[in-house]
Amino acid sequence: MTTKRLQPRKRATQQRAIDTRQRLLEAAARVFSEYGYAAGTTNRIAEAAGHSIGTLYQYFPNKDAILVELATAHATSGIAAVQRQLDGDPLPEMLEDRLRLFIRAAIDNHRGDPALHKVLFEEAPRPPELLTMLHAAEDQAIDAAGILLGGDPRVSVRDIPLAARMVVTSIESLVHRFVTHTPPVDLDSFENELVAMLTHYLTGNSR
Amino acid sequence: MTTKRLQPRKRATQQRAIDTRQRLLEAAARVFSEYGYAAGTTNRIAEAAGHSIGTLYQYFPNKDAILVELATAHATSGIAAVQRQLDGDPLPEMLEDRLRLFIRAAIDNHRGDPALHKVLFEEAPRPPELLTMLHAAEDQAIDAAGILLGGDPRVSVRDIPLAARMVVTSIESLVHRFVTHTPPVDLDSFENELVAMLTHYLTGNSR
DNA sequence: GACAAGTATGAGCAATTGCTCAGTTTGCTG
DNA sequence: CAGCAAACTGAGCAATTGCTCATACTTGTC
Repeated sequence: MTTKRLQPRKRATQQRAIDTRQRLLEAAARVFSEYGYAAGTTNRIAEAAGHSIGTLYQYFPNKDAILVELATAHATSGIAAVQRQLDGDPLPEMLEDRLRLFIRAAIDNHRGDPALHKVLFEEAPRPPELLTMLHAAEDQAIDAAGILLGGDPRVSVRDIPLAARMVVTSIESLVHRFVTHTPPVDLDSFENELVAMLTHYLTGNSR
Repeated sequence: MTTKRLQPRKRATQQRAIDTRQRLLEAAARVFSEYGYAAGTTNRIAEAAGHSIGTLYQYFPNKDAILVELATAHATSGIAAVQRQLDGDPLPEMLEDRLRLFIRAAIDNHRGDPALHKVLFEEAPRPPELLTMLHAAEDQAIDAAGILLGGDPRVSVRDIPLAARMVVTSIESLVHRFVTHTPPVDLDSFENELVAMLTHYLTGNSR
């Protein structure tokens, strides 16, 4: 059985090495985004970074590790954006405005490089460790949403945990779909519409 | 330049050949579903079907053609399910019940083999011809939804085409997400919730 | 039974890929 | 400058993959 190396053989310490590592990561983002995962070969990534293939394997133990690092960075930035809203200024009064805050954060987090995002979260085979991390992040978001919804008297929906899951999943899925949609759609209109949809869902009392 | 064969070298005429082709397709579904696209090698597919690799290439010009045929079959069955609702018995009176009809059709169309669906529509590289077909199918669904929504006095949303896109995309995306979710979620509750969300979105008049 | 057309086989080719490692270059430190 | 570790190189190995083709078996027809 072939044991898979998990650690790079070198940790960059000098500034030159740190730069090299960074250039490799950026090149990987570009190559994955343009060629997809399978055709985004490590040789191509190294070439795009202006380095040899050997250098790439000094800093990344294998191809998957590069993908995991890119995906983790994206997820982390998403979590950070949401956390920033929760920690910072007091949340707006209106439920509608609160939803808009989170929806806008999600859109911003996708807008950077939709093609890369598509590769990272759809096409590429995600190693179990990464999947675990992503699920945990989602569950965390759902829990937080549940607390926010549960404490809001304007929320008239019955099953709060389910509603929290609906809201978080809707934002994630629809933002992903609309941002990666070709031809591009008007994201401002979409934002308004998604805010309206979730507001009506959460506060609507007909039935 | 290598020209890519587009037609299989033989069209099955005898019953035995038709069976073989069918067994290869079913094996491909199983293998793709279990191993994913990249690791779902043609040799593995042939082996799973109990045939030699040469036989596979008698009936399919290349690996992509197998994927396209599976994806097309899935999309076709989805379109057919919706069309059956539109052509058959008169649609229910209530907007809510109409939505439920389509949502249920979507869920049923995914329930068969979620893992395969994930491979076909997320992981695998989809050839342009297939993408074109899928986009056309979606646009067609959006148009149909637009007509249905436009003629309904209970629909209070302003931008009908945008609302139609929201509804169709929501059903597609969320059904996909919830059906492929691990651990499994209660699909009946989800169905109720999605019906409620879209109903409130379309008929809600606050703002 | 004989012939042809249809069907099935599978060893192996050509191409690609992830990755190694022996050797070279760079730049910090005394 | 000398010495040396860190950083970098890239030819090429081992493994895998999609696919071919010469050969052999099956089936229907007369």
